[in-house]
Amino acid sequence: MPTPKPGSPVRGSQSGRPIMAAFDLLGRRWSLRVLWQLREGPLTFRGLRESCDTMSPSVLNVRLAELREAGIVELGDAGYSLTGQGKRLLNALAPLSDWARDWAKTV
Amino acid sequence: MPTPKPGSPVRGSQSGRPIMAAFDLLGRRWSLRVLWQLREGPLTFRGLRESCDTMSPSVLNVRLAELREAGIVELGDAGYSLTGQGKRLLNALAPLSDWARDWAKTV
DNA sequence: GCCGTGTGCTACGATATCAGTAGCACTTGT
DNA sequence: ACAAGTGCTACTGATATCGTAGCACACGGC
Repeated sequence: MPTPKPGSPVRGSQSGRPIMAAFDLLGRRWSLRVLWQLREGPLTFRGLRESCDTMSPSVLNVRLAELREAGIVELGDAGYSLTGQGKRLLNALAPLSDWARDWAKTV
Repeated sequence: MPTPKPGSPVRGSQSGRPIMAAFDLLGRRWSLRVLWQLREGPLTFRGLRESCDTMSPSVLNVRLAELREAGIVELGDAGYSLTGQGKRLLNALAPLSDWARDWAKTV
């Protein structure tokens, strides 16, 4: 499963529009969750895995490879952390968190 | 595959936190895309399917059932459309579109 | 040297999810 | 009656994900 990139066709869209690449990347299981768990700072592979309900290491590794290739996550001495681009993405998801709280009241 | 709901455990999280239910719901394939395609108004089942690269009708039907149960999408005379809650969700995703444009420059 | 512990990560069989085609049941209009 | 449109389902095969086990390496103590 290739890492989606803006400018290239992705799963479900030939257009190459950036938003479609983002939908493909973030619409894979655990992608959003991994980003979220890194919001407060770096985590090791194992730490990240446990913070995600002991998700499968094989899938975690695939997601991390995709997110690294996309320039959203990087691996340093302290473990995995968000890049500048990753932090901007997390900020862009902040309204989603607000929406979810509002949604919870109505369901 | 149960529809995730805030307040209940979902795939990958037992906490019941609204954001986790949102991650589960939106992390399923085509979910984000379906929302996006409804941003400019109602579409019929077939129209929606064609606007999503002729996605599989079986999956589309499952996604629509989930989004309807979540109160994000509804079916009316003109076809499928966003509810008030769905429009708020779409607004919450607007920063993501901006981010994707920015991301495209750096990748 | 050689343990014990921690790291990132891989292999592989089982399962869940998705894709793709065909077509049904129903309504509307001619 | 017929054609064309609607939402939707059934079915089979492909793909993605899960879950367990464990590898290879680095570090520190002994």
